[in-house]
Amino acid sequence: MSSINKMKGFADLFSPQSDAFTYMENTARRVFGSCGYAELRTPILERTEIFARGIGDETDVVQKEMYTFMDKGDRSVTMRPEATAGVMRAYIEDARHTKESISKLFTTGPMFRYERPQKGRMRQFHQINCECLGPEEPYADAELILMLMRFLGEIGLNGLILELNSLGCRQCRPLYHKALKEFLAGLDKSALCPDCVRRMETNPLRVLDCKVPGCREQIEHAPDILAYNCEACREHFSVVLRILEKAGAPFRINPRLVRGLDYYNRTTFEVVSTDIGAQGSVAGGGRYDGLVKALGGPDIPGVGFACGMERLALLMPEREIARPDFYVAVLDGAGLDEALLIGEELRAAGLTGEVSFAAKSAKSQFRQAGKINARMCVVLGTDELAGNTVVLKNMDTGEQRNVPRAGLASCFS
RNA sequence: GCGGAUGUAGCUCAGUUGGUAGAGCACCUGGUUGUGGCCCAGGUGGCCGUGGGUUCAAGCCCCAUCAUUCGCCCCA
Repeated sequence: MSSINKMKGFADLFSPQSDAFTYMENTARRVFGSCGYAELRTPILERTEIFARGIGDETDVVQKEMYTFMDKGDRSVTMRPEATAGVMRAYIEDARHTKESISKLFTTGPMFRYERPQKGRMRQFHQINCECLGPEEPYADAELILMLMRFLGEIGLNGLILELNSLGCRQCRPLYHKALKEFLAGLDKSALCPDCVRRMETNPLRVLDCKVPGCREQIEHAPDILAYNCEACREHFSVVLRILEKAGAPFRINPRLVRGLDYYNRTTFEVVSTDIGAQGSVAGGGRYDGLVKALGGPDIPGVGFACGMERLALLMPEREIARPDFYVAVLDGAGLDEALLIGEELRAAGLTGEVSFAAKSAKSQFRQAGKINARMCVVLGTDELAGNTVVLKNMDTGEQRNVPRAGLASCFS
């Protein structure tokens, strides 16, 4: 009978890897909590429409990457490809804006996109998301970004680059769009890569992001999005930059930084690494002032970000695994019951460790104790059973002594 | 959806112009009748991804297929 294996782009995470994920989540809870963010858990399955409307009909994510299917009630449902749309839906449905003027929410969990997997990109991947709904002030943007950088620092990531841009608002963005399209129309198409020729129509902003040298040369003198920002947008962005500077957070402005989802406006940012291959973007976010309204809610502004846990895990330094305090070695089958009870007694005293389930040779028992890297080995053999004692061996020094069975836990200092 | 690479022991990989299937690590046992790591000896473990073809003979050559992986696109 052939065995069944996991689906392409899905992963089983065993101990060292799963520990890294837990550590990230715990750190996120603490760091974000310190800024007043509270956890929100939303469903993995949502009505398809929420994503079509939230992310943008034209985006690749919606057009070809979603896990969408009909459920038994003949409704089109979708496994969430990102978190923000669902969070917005919950925010609106619960009428949060009537309960608090500012909602600081974070969420974590699996997302699903049907793509070709590669390094740092899975079909089921995991994100940590933060959304700050309510404030339109640039201080919210700045606090959010500083909080993100602090979180990244606390999980051990330092050499990351923070890039910032400002995409403008409902008033000024269309002007830039028009200017860019006109500029692109004047270019020599034969000098651009085929992708860019296509993108000129589908998503002109993306042309700015192309890595092909020929294209870079061509777009070098493309209109600058920051120059097209209106007065209010400029003021907003300058406050964000000022705070980051004062806080000593290094960043660089990248006028070519474009985000893939339609809902962003004004401040956008991305945290990138050069160490994990092609998928270098580790976190990204920005302001999305029109999104809540577009999803049928009140006109409430917001800022947020998402970071990809698989990509963070690739960069995280290895952490030491907690070392067990003891291993109970059983040399005589008559001691198996007693060994298990000793284990329970030590654990009740706050220690950690394991107990052998079968009597084996001393050699193999000590080998096992060494293998799990136990601090102490408790030896239970024929002599000890008769004398109501155990041998306690320090696995680092090799020193060992006979101690009474009663009150064993007190021998661990 | 498009390209490139790789599939041989649990893991990492050798495998010569086509001629009996290999190493290291890991695991188990013994050297030490009750003492781990280092050392030594031995052992378990393979339909060489799968199916077809060429050949006296295929891990190796040819075709197909599946899987994995790195890129493109896109995104966290």
